[in-house]
Amino acid sequence: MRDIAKAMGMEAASLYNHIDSKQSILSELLLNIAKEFTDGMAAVQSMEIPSIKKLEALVSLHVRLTVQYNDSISLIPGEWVHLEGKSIREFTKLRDHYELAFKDIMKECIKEGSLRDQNIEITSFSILSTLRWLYSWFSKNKNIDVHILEEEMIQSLIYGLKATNID
Amino acid sequence: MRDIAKAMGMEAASLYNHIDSKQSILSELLLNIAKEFTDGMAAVQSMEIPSIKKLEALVSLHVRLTVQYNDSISLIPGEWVHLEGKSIREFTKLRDHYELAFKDIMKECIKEGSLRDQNIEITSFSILSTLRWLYSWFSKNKNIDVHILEEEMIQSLIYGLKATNID
DNA sequence: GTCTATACGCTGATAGAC
DNA sequence: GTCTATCAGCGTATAGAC
Repeated sequence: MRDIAKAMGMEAASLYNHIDSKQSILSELLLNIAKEFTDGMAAVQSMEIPSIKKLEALVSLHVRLTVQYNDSISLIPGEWVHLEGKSIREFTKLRDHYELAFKDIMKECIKEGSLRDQNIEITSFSILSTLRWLYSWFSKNKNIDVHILEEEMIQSLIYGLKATNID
Repeated sequence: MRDIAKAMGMEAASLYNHIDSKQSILSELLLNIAKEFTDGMAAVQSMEIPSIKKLEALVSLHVRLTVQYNDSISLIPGEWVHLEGKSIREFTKLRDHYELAFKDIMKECIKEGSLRDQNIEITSFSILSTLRWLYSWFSKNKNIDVHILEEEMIQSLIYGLKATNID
C-alpha cells in the first residue's frame, strides 16, 4: 500500500479515502478481467462459423486482451489465490465456466474433423498455459506487431511448428 | 516457517538447528532443480540424433522432471523472484543458458527443415510456458500414465492439434 | 481529502534453559 | 537438538487534527 501511495503522490493512509481495502483493489482488477474473458467467450460462441475458426478467435481474444490489459492481466496466473470470500468464489466460477466452454469448442472441432482425436484435458491445458503467460512475454516485447503475434500464436498453438502443410 | 515446523513435528525455533534461514531452503530447492534441467540439457545436446528428436527429448525431460520433483518444481514459475544475492544470479544464469540452448535446438530444426521457419522467440516461449505449468496440471491428474502424457505433450506442442498428418 | 501518529497481527529469527 | 520466551520489522488499517 505504501508503494501504491507513493506512486499516487500521497501517504498510505490517504488511500483509504478512495478505497475500502487492499483486497478490494485486487478483487476489482481481477473480476474486471474475468468479465472481459467471459464476454469475449460469449461473443465467440454466438458466431456462426466452424468451430476451428472459433478456436482461432479465442486465441485472438487472449492476445488482444493481453495487449490491452497488460498490467492487470499479470495478476491472473498467481494473485487470484489471495482473493477471499465472495470474490474468490466468483472468480473461480467464471474461470471454470470459461475453461469448460473452451474445452467444449475443442470437442466440437474433433467432431467436425478439424482437430485430431486427442486428450482434451492435456491439450486445452497446454494452450491455456501459454496464453496465460503471454503477458510476461509481451511486456518484454512491446514493439511487436500485434497481428503478427496473433497469427504466430494461432499457427503454433493449433497447427504446430512442423514444416509440413500449414492451414 | 511455523507451518514447516508443524509439518516436521517441532517448533519453529528448532528448525534453525537444521537450516540457516528461510532463504537457504528456497535457494537449495530452486538451484537443485535448475541443475537437473541443466544436466538434462547437456545430455540431450550430446546425443547424435536429428535436432527434431532432441526437441522431443527436451519435452520428455520436462515431463519426467515434473513428475519426479512435482513439489519443488512448483516454485519455478513464481518463487524464484524471492531469491537474493548470489542465489538469484546463479538461478537466472542457469535459466537463461537453458533457454538459449533450447532456442538453438529449435533453430537447428529449422535449418534441418524439420520445423517451418517461424518466430523462435514466440514459439519457444509458447512451449516453455506450457512445460513450466505442467506441474499444476499433473498435481491434479496424478493417475495419468506418464508415457501417455509425454507422447501427448510432444504431439501437441511440436506437431499441433490438427487432424492431418501426424508424425 | 491529506496528514501524523499509532495500533496490532504476523513472521523470521535469536537467546538461553534443559 | 528441542523447548519457551521474546524481539524487531513490516504491512494493513484506523483515529483524529487540519
